[in-house]
Amino acid sequence: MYTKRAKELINADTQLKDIKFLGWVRSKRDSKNFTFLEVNDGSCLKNLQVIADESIETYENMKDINTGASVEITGELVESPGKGQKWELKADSVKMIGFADPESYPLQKKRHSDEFLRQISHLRTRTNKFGAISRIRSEASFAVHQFFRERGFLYVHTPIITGSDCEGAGQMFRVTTLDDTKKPAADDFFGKAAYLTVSGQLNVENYACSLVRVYTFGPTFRAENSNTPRHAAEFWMIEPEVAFADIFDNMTLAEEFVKYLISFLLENCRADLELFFNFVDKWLEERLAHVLESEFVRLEYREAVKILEQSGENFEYPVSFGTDLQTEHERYLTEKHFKKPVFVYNYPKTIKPFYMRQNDDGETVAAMDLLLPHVGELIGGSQREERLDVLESAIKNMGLSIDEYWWYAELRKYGTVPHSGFGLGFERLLMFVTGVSNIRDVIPFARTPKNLDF
RNA sequence: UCCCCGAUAGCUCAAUCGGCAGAGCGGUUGACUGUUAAUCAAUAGGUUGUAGGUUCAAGUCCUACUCGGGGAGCCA
Repeated sequence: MYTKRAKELINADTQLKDIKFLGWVRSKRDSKNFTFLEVNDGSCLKNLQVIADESIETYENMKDINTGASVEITGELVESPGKGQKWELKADSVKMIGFADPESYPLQKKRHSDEFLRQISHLRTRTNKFGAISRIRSEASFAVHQFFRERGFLYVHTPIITGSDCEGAGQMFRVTTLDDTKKPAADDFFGKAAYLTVSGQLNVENYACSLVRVYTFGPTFRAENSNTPRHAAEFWMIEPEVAFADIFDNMTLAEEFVKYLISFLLENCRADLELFFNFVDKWLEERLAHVLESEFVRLEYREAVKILEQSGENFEYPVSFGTDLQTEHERYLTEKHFKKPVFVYNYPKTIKPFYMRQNDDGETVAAMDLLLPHVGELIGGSQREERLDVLESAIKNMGLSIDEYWWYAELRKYGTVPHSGFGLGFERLLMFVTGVSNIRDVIPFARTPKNLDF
C-alpha cells in the first residue's frame, strides 16, 4: 500500500494499484448505485476524483461523508472514462476520518467573497484560491532564498525585539513585562524600553560590513493605524545589504531580484497562477510578461518632478521639489507615462531618514524607490551614509541621540565602506504576482488595526 | 486618523413613495447506472449589525456606535 498525494496521482504516467489517499472532500455527487467524491489534499489546485461503487464493503460510510469531511480512500488509480480528468481513484474502501456537519460547514461549492473567507481564515485554505495563494507564498519564499544563495549572500537572522526607539520607519509596538507601563522602563525586562522591530536594516548593515553580501527575511511590525488594502501591522520583509555597492548596484540587484521571483513562480506555480489569470485579474499574465521584458526606468526625483509638472494632468496635490510623491503621481509615472516599473532615486534629504547617503549637491540623498504599475511602492532602499562625520551630524539634525547608535556609527569608524540595501515587502510582491488586491488575503492570518483573530 | 459607501436567511443579493420579509445558491428529504459548481422534485430556514429616536406603521427616515469595502495619509 502506497500513500500518495493528489499531485502525484493526477500527474501519474500509468495505472497504480494499492494506493492510499488522504484528504478533504470538496464535493460529493451521488447516484443510486455509486458516488463521486472530489477530494483535495492541498498538494495542488486540482481535486482527485474518487469513484465508489455501492458494492464495496465500506459503502455505508458514504452517507456521513459530506463536503468538508476528511477521508481515507484506498484503491486503484485508473483512467477516467469521464471528461475533465485523466485519472480517477476507484475505491476499494472509503473511510471517514473526521465528520463535517453539512448544516453548519461554512464552505459551499460556489464561490465565496474574500471578505467572508477572511472571517473564516482557519478554513479558507480549503478553497482553490487560498490553497493556491498558500502554495505560491511558500514557493516564493523558497525562491527568495535560492536567489540570494546563488549569488553568495548569507541569510542573517536579525532580532525581532529591538531597543532602538527610532529605527526611522513608523510607529513601533512596545514589548513589556511590566504590569503597569507607566512604571520606569528601567524596571522592565531589558532594563530599558523594548519594541518589535520595524526593520532589520541597521543590524544587517553590521553583517554586510564584514560578510559583504547578506540579507534578512523575517516578520516586521508597524504600529501605524493604517486602514488600507496594502498595509498590515505584521508583515514579512526581505532586506538585502551589500558592501562595496552604490545606489546603482542597488537598483540592478532589485531589478534582477523582482524579475527572478516572477520567472521562478511562472515556471514553478503555473497551474496555481492560472487561477489568478483566469478569475482574479484578466490583464495579470500580460502584466507579468511585460515586467519581465521591460528594462526598469531609472529616474531622478528631480526629473520625476519635471515630468509631472509638464504632464498637463490635473493632480489633486501639486508637485514641487521637497515634497514626497503622492500616490496619484506614482500612478501617473508607472501607469501612464512609462507604463512599466520605475525606480525614482536621489530624493530630497528633508523627506528621508538619517542613514541615507548625502549627495554632493547638498540637497538630495541616494535613496531609491521601486514603483510598480497597480501596486505602488514595492521597494524602498538607499546607499547608506558611510562617512562618520556626515552620519553624526545627520543623526543630530534629526533630533536623535548619537549614544543610541554608537555601534552603528562605529562601522564608519573602523574600516568604513560604501554599502547599499533595500527592503521589499513580501506581501506586496505576492499581491503583484497574483493580482490579489488586499494584503489580508496573501498572508495566512492578517494582523491589522482592530483585527487579531485566529 | 480623515472622506465616501455599505451591513437583510449559512453564502450572494432583491424588497417601488415609510404599508404582508423575497430569490438564487447552500442545507434537509426523495428520485436518478459515469457525474464534473451534476440534474429533477419537494421542503425547512429571519429579533433586517448594535443601542436609541421619529411615526398609526421602520429593512426603508434621524442620531451614535461596531464591523466591512473603496479612496487619502503613513509606508513595505
